[in-house]
Amino acid sequence: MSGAQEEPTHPPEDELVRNRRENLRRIVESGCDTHLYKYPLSATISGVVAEHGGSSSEDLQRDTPVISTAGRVLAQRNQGKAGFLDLSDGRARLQVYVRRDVVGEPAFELYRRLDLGDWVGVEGEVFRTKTGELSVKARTLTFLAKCLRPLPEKWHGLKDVELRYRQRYLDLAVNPESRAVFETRAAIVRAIRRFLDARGYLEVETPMMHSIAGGALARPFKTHHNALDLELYLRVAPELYLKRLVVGGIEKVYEINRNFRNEGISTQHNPEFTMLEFYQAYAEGADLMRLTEEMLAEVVSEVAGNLKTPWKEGTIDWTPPYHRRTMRVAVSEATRSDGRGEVTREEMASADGLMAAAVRFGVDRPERFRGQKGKLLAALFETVAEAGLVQPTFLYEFPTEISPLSRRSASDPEFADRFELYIAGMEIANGFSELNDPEDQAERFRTQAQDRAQGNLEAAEYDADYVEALEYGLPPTAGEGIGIDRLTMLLTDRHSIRDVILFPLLRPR
RNA sequence: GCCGGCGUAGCUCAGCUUGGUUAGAGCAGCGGUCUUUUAAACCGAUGGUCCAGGGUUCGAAUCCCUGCGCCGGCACCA
Repeated sequence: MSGAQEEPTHPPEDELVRNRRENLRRIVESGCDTHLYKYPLSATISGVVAEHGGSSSEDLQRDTPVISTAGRVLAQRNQGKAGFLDLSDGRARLQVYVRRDVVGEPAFELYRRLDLGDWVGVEGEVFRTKTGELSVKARTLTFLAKCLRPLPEKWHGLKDVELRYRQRYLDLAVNPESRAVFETRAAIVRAIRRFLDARGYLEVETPMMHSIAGGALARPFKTHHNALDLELYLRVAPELYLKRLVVGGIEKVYEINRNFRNEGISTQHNPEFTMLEFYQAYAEGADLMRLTEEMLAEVVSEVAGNLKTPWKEGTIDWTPPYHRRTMRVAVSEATRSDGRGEVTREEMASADGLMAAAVRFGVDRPERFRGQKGKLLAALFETVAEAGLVQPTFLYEFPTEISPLSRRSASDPEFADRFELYIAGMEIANGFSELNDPEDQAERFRTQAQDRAQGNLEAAEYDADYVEALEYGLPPTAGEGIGIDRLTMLLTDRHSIRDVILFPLLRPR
């Protein structure tokens, strides 16, 4: 052990690393250039597999393709004066057949000194071995980079979830299904952009650093700007800036970007997460429900090739139209055949009735919400109905009390023209007709400010600058946010948000 | 934040219930045989801070306590 010279945070060199350094030394000694700047590829490994994967041995003999490609060595099977490498580009694997009498002694010495994880380039003929494996018969083998540390095991891969998150590069190197998750994630974002761009939405970027953290009820992260000596917050939502842009006349606008919320971490929550938010002038909530169905159907069929996708033991059917339930109907339905007795519409009409129902169905600490009908109803919904909404379901008629930025419903001001989309028991989207009355908005901010003064750190601060923007006139507008991480979870059948975020937040080691 | 589970070789895992030689296996690595193998095969020799610290005991990977990390659930939230 080399001990004292090592940086304390760096794992010490053990015998396995020494062996690999020795192999590198021998490669250098054999005259191999270990500092190449580039390597010319005629195709990637997955490209070669895609192009020739369907070709028979006879096809390849008749018209022998010669290719050059490169990747990471993931397996080596020696046969004395010949041998096989499995090369990976993270998406596909390709076998390389190396014969000493073909590549010559110097290159074969390189072959002998390769370790799993090394990067090499290969140039040669595509053929099939007698067991039918698509392979490249190396004419030349080129060293590209050394892997000085041992890679996780070839057969079981890397399973330790902590290592998969902390050292995602290892996960990606050996677990192709992990790479596929992030390919899918990118395809989802691409499909959403294409959908919105085609309909005339303008993609924008608004500030991540806010002097007032608004647009959602959440605790923000604090930071500080030195030159301006300014306390700033990482944004919890882009909402108020996007609506300022609608005031400015951008009738259709969207942003796909990160939000930051200083709250708990769970399988569905990461402190930074990605949201699509979009706004459309002259539209109401119901228009966005229809648009959302259309968008998700298009995104899903593009990404999955099918409108039915697997989720846990079952299937999610993304075929529109989606179910639609008011929050109160969802609560009634969920409690209808429950021995504790259905929560009726009459019960939900009064704070006392809601409190009784909350107690009856075991809402956690219901006294927190005493006298607050909206919060009681929402808590009741979350307790009895949320987890049961597996197939895509729009929930609508939200209490105005918990919707400080939404417009009141025309028929009943106690409720807002707001909806949320639930899939697999998770909230995927949240949309509403935007409050565009500056007086009402000012009043809602005042209510939130009171709430905040009473210690609710999630309540909003009064945003005078935003109220001023509304005074210049926000046309009737509907807006919506869709959680990209959760959508990715659904389409990859991953049950933790950390599996769809490349580097989820963990405590530093 | 609370409750529960887990932490053994580079990786994947046994062993812990019921304390008892020097802690095991597979893969990887090392030395050898092998020119169409594919979890290649075969022969040989290796590799350990049993998460950390403390306690109980003649004796602790194993039992107890504390701490750290991760996972799951709850709370908060999207």
